[in-house]
Amino acid sequence: MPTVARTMDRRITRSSPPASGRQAAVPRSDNRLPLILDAAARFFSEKGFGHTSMRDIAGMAGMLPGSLYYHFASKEELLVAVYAEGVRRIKAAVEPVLAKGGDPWTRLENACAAHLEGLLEDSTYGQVVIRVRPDDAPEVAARLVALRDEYEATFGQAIAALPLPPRTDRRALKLMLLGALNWSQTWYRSGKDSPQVLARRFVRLLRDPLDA
Amino acid sequence: MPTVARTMDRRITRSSPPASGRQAAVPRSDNRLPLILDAAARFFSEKGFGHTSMRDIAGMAGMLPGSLYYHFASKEELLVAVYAEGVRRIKAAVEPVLAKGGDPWTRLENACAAHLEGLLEDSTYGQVVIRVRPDDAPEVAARLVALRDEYEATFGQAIAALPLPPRTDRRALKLMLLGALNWSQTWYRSGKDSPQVLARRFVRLLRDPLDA
DNA sequence: CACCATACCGAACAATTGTTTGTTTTTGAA
DNA sequence: TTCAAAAACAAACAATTGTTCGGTATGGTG
Repeated sequence: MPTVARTMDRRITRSSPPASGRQAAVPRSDNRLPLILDAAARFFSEKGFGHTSMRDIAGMAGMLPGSLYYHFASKEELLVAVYAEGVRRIKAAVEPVLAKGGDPWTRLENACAAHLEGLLEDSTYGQVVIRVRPDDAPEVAARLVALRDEYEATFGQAIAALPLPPRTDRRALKLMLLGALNWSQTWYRSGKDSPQVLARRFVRLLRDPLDA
Repeated sequence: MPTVARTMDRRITRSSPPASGRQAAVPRSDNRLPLILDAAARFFSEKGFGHTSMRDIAGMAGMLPGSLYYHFASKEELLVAVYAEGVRRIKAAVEPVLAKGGDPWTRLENACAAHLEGLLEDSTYGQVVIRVRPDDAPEVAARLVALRDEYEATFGQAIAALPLPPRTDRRALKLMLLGALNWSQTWYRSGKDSPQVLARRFVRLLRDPLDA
């Protein structure tokens, strides 16, 4: 955190361009903001937040480091934008599954598969949500946590719909399953078991009795 | 990674002092190496590897930044040392549980509890093993992974001993359970449910059938 | 007591970092 | 065609980073 003086009234949040005056603030068609987000997502997901520099991102987007600050007030704000998009995409993959009818257990399994695809294969955005810990960006940590919670609530619906024995701890079940899924980013190797297969295995382990 | 020139023959690994000559290389009683490790473990576990500086560590150990390089050839080598100690401690907590006789399910539950205590409450060393991803230190990533695997093998014994229905995927079971446990570092808040309670809940969810 | 390796100090270096600021180019609407 | 807003450039700044290196005190061994 260089340049010591942060003027008090400084606009710390700027998820969209200034819009300082009263004008319409209409964006231009050659806006490279999507490029920036894509580049940031790619780097954050592969090298993590700390080991990614603004120069890395700018380079991949074909522009200069300082130019990023037209779109984002800080590196951490850029992370928030990527994070939000990541959550949006995972939700977009899981929600249609929940909307469908059918067996609740099957719905849960499909939701897990969609979740896994988001973290493992499909989207670099989704990988960022799991890879980057909120603590890595202290200034915006609270907002990152809020974004995660927002999704976890969605996932919780799949569990709330299950027909479970009375006195089952659904909260523990949610934490356990989500933890197992998210941690898979650590050991998953592309090309071996697919997300669908893994989801099936995990759900089966919960569903079937393991006692002999 | 400053100072561009890394001489070819440079000793990249030095987990213990030089021992350059032929002498006994006997350590001195005022050796502050344990202080360094403690400080490093504390910072790595709280701020992560990337956001911890050698000055942070040296400061807490009451010495100057450069002095750390008498004990470790690099920041990454320091991490390896902390990591190794973390694995050692978790293993030391889990192994006696496995050695005891009794019901395999109870042993698993106790192993999980010991594991959780290592990641959540007891030891900053143990927290580092889970918090810091091998990728964060590319130069030594392979060794960190090896250390993790070494422990996971230990944990696997608890699962191998379970009397399970035939055709049960023990590997998936291990990955699922370990993932759920490790991810708890994300949501765990001290003072609420204890590691023992959490371990009991998780194992119960696996053991009992959830189907109605 | 003499001696040597151990352990640390003190001070710097070179690189990289996130960020700022003034200026220039480009777009789209009037 | 004019012109203000949008978007990016160009160049730097200040701070922090991991690391190096010659010197120095100190503890243990003979």
